[in-house]
Amino acid sequence: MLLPFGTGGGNSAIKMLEKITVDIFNDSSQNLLEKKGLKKTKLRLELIQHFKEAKHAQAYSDLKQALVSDVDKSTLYRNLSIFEEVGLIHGINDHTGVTKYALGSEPSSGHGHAHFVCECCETVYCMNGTTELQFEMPHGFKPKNVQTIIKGICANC
Amino acid sequence: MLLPFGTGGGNSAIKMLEKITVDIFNDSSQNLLEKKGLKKTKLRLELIQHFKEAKHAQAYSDLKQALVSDVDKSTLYRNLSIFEEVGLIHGINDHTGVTKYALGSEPSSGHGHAHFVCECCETVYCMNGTTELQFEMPHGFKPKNVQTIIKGICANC
DNA sequence: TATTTAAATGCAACTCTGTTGCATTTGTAA
DNA sequence: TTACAAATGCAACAGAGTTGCATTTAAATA
Repeated sequence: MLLPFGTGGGNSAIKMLEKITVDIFNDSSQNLLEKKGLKKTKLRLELIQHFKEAKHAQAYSDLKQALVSDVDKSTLYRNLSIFEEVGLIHGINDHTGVTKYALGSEPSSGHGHAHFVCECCETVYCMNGTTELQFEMPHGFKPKNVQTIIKGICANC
Repeated sequence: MLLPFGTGGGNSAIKMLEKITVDIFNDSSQNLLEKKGLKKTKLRLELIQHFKEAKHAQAYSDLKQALVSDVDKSTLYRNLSIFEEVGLIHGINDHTGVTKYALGSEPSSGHGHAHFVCECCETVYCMNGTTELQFEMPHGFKPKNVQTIIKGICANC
């Protein structure tokens, strides 16, 4: 499963710099933080590196376990929020109720990309296909973004 | 927004009776419980009635607040699990991290129905259109069920 | 109708996710 | 080197959801 293509574009008021387009999958971690106007701390560099190497979406618990830096819970959560706002990562919600994150920003209109959730090992993978609405919305409902969750059995199970 | 059409079919080992097909939207609450082999307690009857009247998906907190019966947390959660296993309701996970439930069972193959999540009021609505995969799965991945989450602004916001 | 029993409920204690306020530390620009 | 905003750590917290166990209740049986 290939990872999604990402384009910048958060929606908060952190910095104007965040609008700058980056190539999340090719730029260096240093560059990404710089372009987004975020300070290059040890944790953040390690976090981005980890996301780049991750084969599937990461929950807080996965990150806490994988990171060398002994980071505080609040700091890690805060960085996940910031990274998401800034478009470096995107969150995915499966049936387990815990949010998992993967590299790349969420596309923001019409169609979105899909995630595969393994029913067996609960791993979440990003798919590189996109999905589009195949039916009409009821009156008054304005869709902005479509996310598809495919449940099934993954290649490792 | 119309509610989804439901067909029975849980996947646990609670009772063989659960395989019996019911018409969730027309059968009486009494009948539904009976056909599923569940005892007709005051709480369950009220719960089903509430789901029938609900205009959108219900989280634990919504139910706790809406129900006349002063039910314990564990009892309510246990009933939600049972109802879901038995195919009376299905859970939906949006970005808020709390599971919301709506009447009807989740379809179990190929395509699934869609949910609309309002970015403003966080209400979840069931849509009656279905979605299908528009791309090929990577080798080794076996899809069983597709759920679509549409984020946007609802008719009330 | 009274008896019996498995299913359902209530209670208490707990785990885990995620958040917030505030003091301290650190990256970076001047 | 200094200074300041940003980032971190700490502590305390709220809420979702779970589990074991004692008690109660629905409903089948006598």
